[in-house]
Amino acid sequence: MEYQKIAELLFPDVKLTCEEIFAKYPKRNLKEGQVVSRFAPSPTGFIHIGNFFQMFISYNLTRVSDGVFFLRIEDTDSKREKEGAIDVVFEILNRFGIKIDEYQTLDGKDIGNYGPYVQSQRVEIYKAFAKKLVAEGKAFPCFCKKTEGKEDVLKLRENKFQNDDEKEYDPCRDLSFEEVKKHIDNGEKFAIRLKTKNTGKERVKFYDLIKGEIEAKANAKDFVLLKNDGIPPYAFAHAIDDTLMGTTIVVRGEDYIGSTPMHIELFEALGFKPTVYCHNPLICKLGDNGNKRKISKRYDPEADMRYYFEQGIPTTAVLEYLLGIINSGFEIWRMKNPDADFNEFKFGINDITAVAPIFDLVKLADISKNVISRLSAEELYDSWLNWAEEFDKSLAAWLKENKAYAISFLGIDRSGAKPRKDIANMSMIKEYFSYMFFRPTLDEVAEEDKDKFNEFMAAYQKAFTFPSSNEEWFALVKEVAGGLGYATDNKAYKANPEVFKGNVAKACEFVRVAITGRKNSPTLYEIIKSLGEKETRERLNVKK
RNA sequence: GGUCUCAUGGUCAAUCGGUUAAGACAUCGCCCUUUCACGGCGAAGUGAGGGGUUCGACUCCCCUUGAGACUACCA
Repeated sequence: MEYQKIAELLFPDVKLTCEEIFAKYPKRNLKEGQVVSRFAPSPTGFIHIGNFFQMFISYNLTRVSDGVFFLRIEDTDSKREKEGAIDVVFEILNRFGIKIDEYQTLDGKDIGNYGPYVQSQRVEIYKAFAKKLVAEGKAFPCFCKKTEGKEDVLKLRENKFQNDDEKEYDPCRDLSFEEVKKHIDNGEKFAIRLKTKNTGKERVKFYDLIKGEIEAKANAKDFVLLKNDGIPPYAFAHAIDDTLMGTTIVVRGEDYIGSTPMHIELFEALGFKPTVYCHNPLICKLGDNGNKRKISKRYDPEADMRYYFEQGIPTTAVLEYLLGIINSGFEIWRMKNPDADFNEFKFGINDITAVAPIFDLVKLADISKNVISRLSAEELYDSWLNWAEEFDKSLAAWLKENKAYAISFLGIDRSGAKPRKDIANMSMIKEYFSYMFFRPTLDEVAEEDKDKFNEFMAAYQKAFTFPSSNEEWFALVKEVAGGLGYATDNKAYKANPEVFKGNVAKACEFVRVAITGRKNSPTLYEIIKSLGEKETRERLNVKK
């Protein structure tokens, strides 16, 4: 009775009952095995790769089970919130081609029957459940000033079950109606705390999709259900929303394992059925000391999902890399199905890796190279231009003016069954093909080769006629080289290298450096063709 | 400190008690193309340590060690 009165005193305006709320959220009609899961980001203005990883696991779980994937915005912490942050969430999801079944649109319309899908619009619901818990004596108002930094109060709370003979209780845990009323009449703000029924000795068990059954110490903290601004922190919102919205598997980072016992007790207090969790491993980096550490926004640019846009790494490459981490069977599947869409890959929901992986940018680059190698010259041009329009305006302008030329060099060694694989992202192309824009320098010619280089280039330039085939081009290099004492027979060269100035490979290297400034480049004949006769002749006319 | 999680080569990993311990990336070598690549072939490299259980353990149990995470009116 007393509790009932306190609840009424605390929440005079809350008329909505929990029964009424439940009536609005009917149970989902699911077929056997169908998963309902969600992405629940906080609108902080960026998406961390760890969140994205978690989202992608959720997404795949629902995808392979033909389930429901929804987006819930967790904007309960106004301090961390950033203007326009929700747009960022949608932008990233869209760019990666992640399809959401239920969400709230930017102009506030809920798609789906379990909304609102934005937590700040659900406070009436949270308050109704908080009121119910207070009325049942399972929660209580706390009038302490925020406990951040208040170590004495925190200590007291920690010790509340040890020192009960001293009555060193939590100062607010057992307030009478009159005492509460006094505080309220004083105009004091209050938080709502759970009145834990545990004493610190109990154990709980819960099921985790990745780790199996986990047993841990039960919660014994009177944690906060409603902050003194009336808004719930994560735990309370999670319990209510995921129950109401019919989430069947809660995917979240393994940093939440420690707080799961809190959530278990909360579900119990609320009379909810516990959910299945899937605590995914945290993505790590190798620290300077050689140890793993959580990948962090502060030190690792690749922790922010926008990094991949800035670098121009294909989104499918990122997704495929992540999918390979989630389930290593994907890599094998990919080799067997090189051209299939990754969405066709199916895996069991119990096959998710349990180990925190070190994020491997080199491997990502390899996947990315494969993805890009499958593009036609026109497709590559389009993605490059697309990227440039966002991150390199002057390049974009140049690309539009020189479309045919750009496509001509982007297409080098691209067609055929074995395309080269050396472009890992859009941001590197300009540098990679810098010789298509500018005359190269001759830095790559070694000092000791200087005279040979000059001698060969002089002769070659004089003999040069613009070739009409790769064979013709090569024949001339060979002829000139042979005339100067280079080996035209590789076997002869290998047998007695000291007899010759070098082999034809060396001669090719000279031409390559003269034309491109590098020892590595795509097929020279194709480059010459793109460059045109005039430019080619001028580049051949060099001296180191 | 307490609680929890994890532990196969440099990295990602397969094996769900029976074995020459897959494969991918990276590294190195060879072959192909008398060029660069691509591709093909090959090499090197792993079960943290110690106890059990078992005919037999990388696989199950325990201890140690190491690493990570959590321990807020943040998520």
